Amino acid sequence: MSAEGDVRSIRIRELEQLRSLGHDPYAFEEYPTSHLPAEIHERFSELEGTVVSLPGRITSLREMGKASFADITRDGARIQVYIKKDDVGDPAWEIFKLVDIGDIVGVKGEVFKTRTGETSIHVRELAVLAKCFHALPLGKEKEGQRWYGLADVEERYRRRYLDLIANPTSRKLLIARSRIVQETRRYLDARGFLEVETPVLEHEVGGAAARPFITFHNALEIELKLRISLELHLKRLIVGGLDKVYEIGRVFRNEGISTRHNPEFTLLELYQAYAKMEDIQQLVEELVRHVAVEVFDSETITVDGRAVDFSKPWHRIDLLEAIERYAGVSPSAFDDLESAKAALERVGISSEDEDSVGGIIEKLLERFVEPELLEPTFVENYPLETSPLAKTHPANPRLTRRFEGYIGGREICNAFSELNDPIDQRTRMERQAEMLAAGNEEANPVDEDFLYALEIGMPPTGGLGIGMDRLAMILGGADSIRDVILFPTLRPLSPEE
RNA sequence: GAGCCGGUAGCUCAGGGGUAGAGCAACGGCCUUUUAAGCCGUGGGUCGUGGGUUCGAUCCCCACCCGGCUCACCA
Repeated sequence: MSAEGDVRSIRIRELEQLRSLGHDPYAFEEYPTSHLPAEIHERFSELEGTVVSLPGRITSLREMGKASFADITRDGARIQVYIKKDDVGDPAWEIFKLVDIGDIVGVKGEVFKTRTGETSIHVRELAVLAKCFHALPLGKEKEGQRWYGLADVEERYRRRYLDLIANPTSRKLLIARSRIVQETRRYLDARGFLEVETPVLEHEVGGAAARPFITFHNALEIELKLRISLELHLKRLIVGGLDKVYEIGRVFRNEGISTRHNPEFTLLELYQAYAKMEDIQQLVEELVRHVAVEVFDSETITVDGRAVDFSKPWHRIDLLEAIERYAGVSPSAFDDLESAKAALERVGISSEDEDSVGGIIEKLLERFVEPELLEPTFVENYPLETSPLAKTHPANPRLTRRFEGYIGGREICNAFSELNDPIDQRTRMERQAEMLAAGNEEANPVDEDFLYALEIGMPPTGGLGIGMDRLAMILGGADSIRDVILFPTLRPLSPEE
């Protein structure tokens, strides 16, 4: 018999013993919480001697014959409880003897300090509300140092509940992610943006370069695809007169998995009619500052060990100038494909698979510029070829009024003045469709209805996309996107596991 | 998809051609203010899976599975 199977059968036996004592844990539907552990610690002087009621999980047990200390963890904080046979009486003591680490219990008793000075609850009443059938991977902790815990990353992602119980840092990070999304909403709502929901299941995808997931609707007998962006639906709403809209929604891209990519992730897109690129830049600066202050209580956040002050405006740099500065390739190299490929080879990158100047520019950006952009920076004026939905730059028809924002060398947003010329848009979509036909699975087909919407007339509009997972990674200090996603995509275990 | 690294007790890890160890957790005993509680004792492992080499494999070889990192991919 394995040790773990042993624990489980022992715990189930204890459950039966509890029931035979007339105490059925699963019969409880509630247990009052008068004060949370954090509150008891904070307000000890005022609560000393008063009776509190607290349910929570047992995370440590120190038994000493006819008395015991245990820790109850609740809401991310722990408090010690002291239980003594003479104080609770024999029946309750019998129940307590069947309590294990991991069980959910409820206690009532008065607040006091032990002689070693630890704020505790002197238990007078005890109830078991749920048994834990397994040994929990709880770490031991002293003076902020941890000895053990759940370190296996695979187990942490597959069994997030154990990770949340065992690792306070995981709990804090995932709560921070939730708060970042919440404060993003609050900021946008306060500025008059309307939150909307648009379809996840689409006939054709668009708005980004990515391969979609494909599924099937039985009743309609049609293939449907999971959206890869929110863009084309939201811009239809701008056409319809909803001047400030946003959606925070899940999008799905059928591509590789890495520390920065999960097949499904949360994207914020917003569109503001009668606003231009610079207005959106200002919005990003204010939004990130708002989130930093509200979630982390500070305008300054440490990103990769470096203090970043979000009260200051972000740096602005022209994309081609940035490439000249960091890669040493002058803008004239991008006059035609041949010289662009030659320039790429010159800096030591194969140009074999490159078929557009825009693609080469973005490759150089990624390789040489992005890692340098530690301070919050907007890179401006992206190539038209790789920006099929952005307005053409008035000074250079090969560029667009598009920018991306970087912090700590990582891209966090993509934004532009939206292309609202239906004829130009049709040309660009047709070019995409040709690429799709030629075998580029990340290109999009022509969206006739979207073009019709533009023909109705879309006001000049500024748009923005922020990967919320990436934002949470950067602000929360996570190395992997999986750390800010509750249940990241993993391969399934074999059936017997 | 490629390369590298990893998978040993419930957890965290060590070990290494003669079929395995520690701490925590668990179980039994002692202990009525402990806190990495302590003391005494006990149990627990198809060493990721399947083949191969060998008298003998957890260890060496091959394949596969799962994960991590890097790269590719990701306008």
